[in-house]
Amino acid sequence: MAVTIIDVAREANVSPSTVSRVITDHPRISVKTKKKVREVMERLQYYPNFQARNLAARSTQTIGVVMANSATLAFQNPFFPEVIRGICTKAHAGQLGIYLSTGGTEEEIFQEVVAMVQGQKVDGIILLYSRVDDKTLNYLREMNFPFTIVGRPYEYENQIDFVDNDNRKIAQDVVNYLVELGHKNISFIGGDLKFVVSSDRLEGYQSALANHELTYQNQYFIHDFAYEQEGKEAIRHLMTQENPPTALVAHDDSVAYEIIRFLEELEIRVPEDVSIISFNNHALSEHVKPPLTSVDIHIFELGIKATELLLDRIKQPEREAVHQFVDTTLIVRNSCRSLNPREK
Amino acid sequence: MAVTIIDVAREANVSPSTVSRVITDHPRISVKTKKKVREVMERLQYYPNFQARNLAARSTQTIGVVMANSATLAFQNPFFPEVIRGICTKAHAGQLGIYLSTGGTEEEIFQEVVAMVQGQKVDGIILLYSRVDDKTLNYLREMNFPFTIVGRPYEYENQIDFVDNDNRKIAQDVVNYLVELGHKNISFIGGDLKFVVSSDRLEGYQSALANHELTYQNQYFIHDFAYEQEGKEAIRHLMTQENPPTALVAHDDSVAYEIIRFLEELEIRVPEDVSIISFNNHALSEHVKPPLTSVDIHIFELGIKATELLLDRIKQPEREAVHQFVDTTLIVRNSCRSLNPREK
DNA sequence: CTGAAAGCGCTTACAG
DNA sequence: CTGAAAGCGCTTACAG
Repeated sequence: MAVTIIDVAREANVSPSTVSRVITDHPRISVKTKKKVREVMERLQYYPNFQARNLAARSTQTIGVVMANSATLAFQNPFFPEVIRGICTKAHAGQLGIYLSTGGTEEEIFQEVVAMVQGQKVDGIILLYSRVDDKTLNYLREMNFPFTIVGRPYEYENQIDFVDNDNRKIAQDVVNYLVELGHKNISFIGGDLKFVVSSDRLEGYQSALANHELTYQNQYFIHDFAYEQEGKEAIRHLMTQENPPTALVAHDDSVAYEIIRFLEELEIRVPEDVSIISFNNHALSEHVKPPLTSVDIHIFELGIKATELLLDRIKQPEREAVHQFVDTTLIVRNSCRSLNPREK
Repeated sequence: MAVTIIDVAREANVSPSTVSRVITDHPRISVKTKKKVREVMERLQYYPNFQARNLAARSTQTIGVVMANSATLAFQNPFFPEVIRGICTKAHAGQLGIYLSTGGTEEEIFQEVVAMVQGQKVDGIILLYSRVDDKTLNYLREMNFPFTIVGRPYEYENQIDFVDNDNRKIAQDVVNYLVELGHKNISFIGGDLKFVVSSDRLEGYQSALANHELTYQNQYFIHDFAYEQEGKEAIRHLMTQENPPTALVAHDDSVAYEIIRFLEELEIRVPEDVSIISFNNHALSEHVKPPLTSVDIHIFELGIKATELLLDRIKQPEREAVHQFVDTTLIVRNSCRSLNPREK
């Protein structure tokens, strides 16, 4: 019913092969023939059938994008839309489609990825997270299927393409910044340590403390911060101990917003009573009160670079693994206070 | 190289037709044969080739999702990720894939949609916006291709499937709420009137004013609110006129955040000096200062319902057009103040 | 209940 | 520079 390559060929008095070659702008077709065929294509409103084309050519012209938990929490976090925006931008430039994973659980996502790979739905995959012992990651690696991670892989670092921020370093920078402001009792409110980004930042925090000869104390560390009641209790506990921290490092801006709210209920003021600094610099961090000091991790660029890496890998399946680190910027706003007397 | 239906057939001593029928769980294949074939599929790690399957079956098992401007602004707005989350959830339940548009300009998006339709990349399309005289929309309608809009279409309303909030009504509700609080000078900071959502909300605002016998005044209306310098100037102008409004209705929470910031610079306090109310209830509206009173429009559900409508339409191309309105909830926080003396 | 055959709409060596 | 033919990996009337 739709117009096919055969219709065009008949109408233009050439063979289907020739039409096919005109579509791909094959150099050995005469300009005259190309012109004639293109006119017919235009006139008949011909568009090549995507599936037939890819089946014959053994490619798909689409890349798969896999989130940790698309259907549940992922999109609450501004990180994902922003990386995807980067991916879309680059993909669009290369005429590639984006196929989005939709699974809700780890197992569902794994099954979807297997279907993408085995069913040849996509030419390559971008993983938007990096987790310890990830079945999906291991599968892709074992299949030797083209893929890139946004984040540092837990194992086999030098066999895998990835882009990331230098999370250990930026956590150090953040601690250094607080130390310069005169803080010594610095707490860390971390994320789920199954994610490499969380453990990297924790490591950076710890090593920065060591550099400043501040000892790491377990009671200053909240691991896998929970929202709602549980998180509130953790913050209360943290702030009412004998020697409470004067500064908090939160692993994500939305965690920082929540903490500020809990602190408020405890009548602890930011930054007067406690400073807070965080990572990821969400769009709204300039609008909350107080405006949040945060590390901008250039999420859009992570998406762009990840796509570039993947396209390279698809073209050259055997090239060496490539790692790229994307720069970050500390955005100083008003959530941290100096304890140095001379600056007060 | 990958294992095909032929390999499975040979190994199971049946014909490819039979394997194919086992894949689709055809009722007329004996249980015994099914069992045997499934064992072989399992053993050989067979997965049907997605493209070949769809080419032969003339379907795609994927739906296209089209944003207004994916590569630029769309993802800044929490609306899109949240609808997409709804769409993914529903699509996943039906084993469908999601194909995301990536175009940056209106024309690019149009071309992408034409390629999706003509190239038979998708079985149906969800449009995440509704705009006046939209080329893409008109094309889909003329092609009689299955599609659904999130938003009310500008024309041909009863020929098109869509889901929406009742934007005229919720704008009225918001004005009624302010009037109950004693406000009479109510300003409206609207969006781009090319989008139907913006003009619907403006209409609701106007008719509510009329109901309360308040006259609509042009100097209370800011059309197509701009961020940055231009928006700031507009707000300054609005608030320094002879008879400034005591309440502002903003067409989106992120606009409200921005306005609050401008007001601050003008040393106008919210809600003491002016009240502000808004639509869409973004996740962060409870965290800004003051916490924002906003209408929750149940974005996730818009996504779910839109997908349901589309799946129905794909199954029954000739059924009557269906419209669904998704409920909304006014979330009262602290950005509006009562002017009624008795409540003060 | 199962198989042989045609077909989905392209691409691509091969040949000239 | 162009065409005939085989093939990509499936599905689905048709026949038995």
